[in-house]
Parts: sequence; structure tokens; C-alpha cells
Amino acid sequence: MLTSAARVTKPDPADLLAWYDRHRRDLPWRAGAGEAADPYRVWLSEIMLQQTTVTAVRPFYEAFLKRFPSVAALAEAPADSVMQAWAGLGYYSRARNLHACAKAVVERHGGRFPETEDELLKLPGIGAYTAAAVAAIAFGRRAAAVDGNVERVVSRLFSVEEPLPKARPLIRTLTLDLVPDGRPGDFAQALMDLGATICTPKRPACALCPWMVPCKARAEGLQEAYPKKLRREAGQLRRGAAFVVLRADDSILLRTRPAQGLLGGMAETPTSPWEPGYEPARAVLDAPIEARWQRLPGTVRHVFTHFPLELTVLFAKVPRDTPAPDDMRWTPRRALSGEALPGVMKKVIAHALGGAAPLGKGEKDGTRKGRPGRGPQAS
DNA sequence: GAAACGTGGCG
DNA sequence: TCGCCAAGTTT
Repeated sequence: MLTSAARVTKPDPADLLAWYDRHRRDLPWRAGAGEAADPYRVWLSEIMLQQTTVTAVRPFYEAFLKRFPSVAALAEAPADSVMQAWAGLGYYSRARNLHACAKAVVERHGGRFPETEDELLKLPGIGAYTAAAVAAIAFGRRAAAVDGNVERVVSRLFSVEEPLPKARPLIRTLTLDLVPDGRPGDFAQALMDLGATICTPKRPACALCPWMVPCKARAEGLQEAYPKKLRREAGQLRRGAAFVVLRADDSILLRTRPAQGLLGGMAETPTSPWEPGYEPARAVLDAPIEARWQRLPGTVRHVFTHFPLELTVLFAKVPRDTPAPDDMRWTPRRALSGEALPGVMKKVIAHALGGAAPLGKGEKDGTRKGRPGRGPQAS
């Protein structure tokens, strides 16, 4: 006995799948409609896509796959080359874990990825989301792959009042309840495509949504109010100095950061400590070698997830026979592209040597108080 | 459970 | 310019 007013429409997975069949995005790691997915490619793309946009991932994925075509090839590769292929993508622990995971798959699973969420979860770099995504997409298992898109879609669908991240368990339960027995992999990708193209953070295109009718938030006109979340306060600005040393043979001084922590295992020019109270005027005291230091005009700014950074760049030229201090090395300028340099260090080097450095991104947004983009003058 | 962990794009 | 956001995991 349903009264017309009390009639509630539940979201039907079939409606979403039908929408997906017409509007699915064509992505390089995606198998064609009806084709079997390659677990290695699914896994690689899922790791790259963690907290990273499709646009940013695409070129890295193509290059990475060409360089490491299989999990066995990746497992055998030197760590250096893996880090270098990842340089610029961010969250570098992903690259270390990716390499460790490839080795584990070869050593513990004979080169084949395990097919269940539980087993996948035991591998390095694979958490709740990725385990579910790989199980569903690569192996057709029924699993709830809840990423940021799905959190948004589902919280709107059911107008979840609890703010993130507390709402996660509830959202996961609601999502798993929606997953159909057939095509669980397509369903997972459909949910994410919906979140990425229709159910967007701002101004969602509800009129085009296959779930417009059952959506609770939409019914109230409050779709943009979900998901509720607590905002975190921004980190405090840290300052520091970076030292670019150009030797007469056209090589520059680099070192490798400790494996753990910020930019772990990546290459950098020597720097001072980075701290809120750092005084740039004393930077020369932190210099790695004795030289005629030239403090370059402007600064390099960079924003990490948890704090902004402002780097003063000091530049020096040194004679051809200058040895590298302990734990540092000289890299020919032409070989810089083979180093695992994170974005902030590319900015530093471009600031000192000019945007013409073989580094892709120029000074762009990283540089302030503009000096025209020429190289440093002779001192 | 909170904090650490990169980078680029967009409004 | 600035805050938000992007297919999260680890400690």
C-alpha cells in the first residue's frame, strides 16, 4: 500500500551501468568494452591515480608502461630508474611501494596478482580503496571501491549528514549495498566516471544524471552541500635556502634525500633546513662548500600538502677540480633529466640556470619578484 | 585517529 | 591570489 507521497525510488545499479555504456571515458588503462582487463595495468593506474588527476597521470602512465611493460620487468628494475620515472608525479612513497609490491608479486605470488581484496590488501601501497578497485576491475569480484568521487556521489545520493572522514564506514556500507553481482568492475568505474563528469564538486550536472530521481540531496536542492567535511587549517609558511653550484665543467651539485619522509629518496640540490623562522640573510652559513655565493633576486615558492615553502636561491661557480662533499655528487647539466628531481627542485634549478634548463616546466608560478628569466650574471 | 605525504588545475 | 580538489596509504 504505497501512497504516492511516500513512494521512494531506490538507486538502481542498472541505470548507472546503462549510462556508463553510453558515456564511459576512454582511458589508456581501461580495457575496451567487454574485454578482459590486465591486472598489471589496472594496478599501475590505480596507484598513479591516488590523489592525482587523470590529466596528470596520462603521460606518466604511457611512459611508465613503455619502460616497465610487465610486473616482472618492474620487479627487476633498479630503484633509481623507478624513482626517475615517477619524478614529477608526487607522493613518492607510492613509487617505492610500487616497486616493493612488484617484487612481492613476483616472489610471493609467482608473478600474478592475487585476486581477492584480502590478499591484495597485504601488498605494499595497496589500501582499502585500491584492493577493492583491483579486485573488482581486474578480477570481477564484488567489492566497494570508495574513492573521493564515490564519497561525493553516495553522500549526495543518501544525503549523509555525518562529515568526512567520520562518514567513511557508513558510505562504504551504502556503496557495497549498491554493487551488483554482475559487472562489479564496470560498476566501480561507472561510479567514478559519474563523480568525475556529472556529480562534480561544484555545479553538478544533475539534469544529466542517471540517478537524479533517487538522489536525496538533489531532491532538496542541496547537492553542493554534500559531502560535509571538516576543513583542516593551512600549514605555516616555512623558509629556507637552496644552493645551486655550477662547476666549470657545466655540472651541478646534487644529493639524494633520505629514503623516508618528505620527498624520500628523491634528488635535490643542497639546501638549508626549512623552518618558519629561517632568516635568508644567514643562508651563506648553511652553504655546502666555500665559494663566492650570489644570492639571486626573487624566491622559489612551492606548496606541499601540509605547508607552503619559500626558498631563497644562492648560486656559485666553482673551479673544475672542486670535489663533491661527502654524500653529494656532480651531475652534468645535460644529465639532469635522468635524475629523480621533484617539482620543487626543478623550480630551484630553473630559477638559477634559467627556464631553458632541460626540465620541462620553466619558472612559471614558482618564481616571485621577478627577475627577467636570464641566467645569473658572472660575479 | 591525526598527521604526513606532491603537484597541477581551476574558479 | 588562494583555497579546494584529484581513482589514498602509511605511521
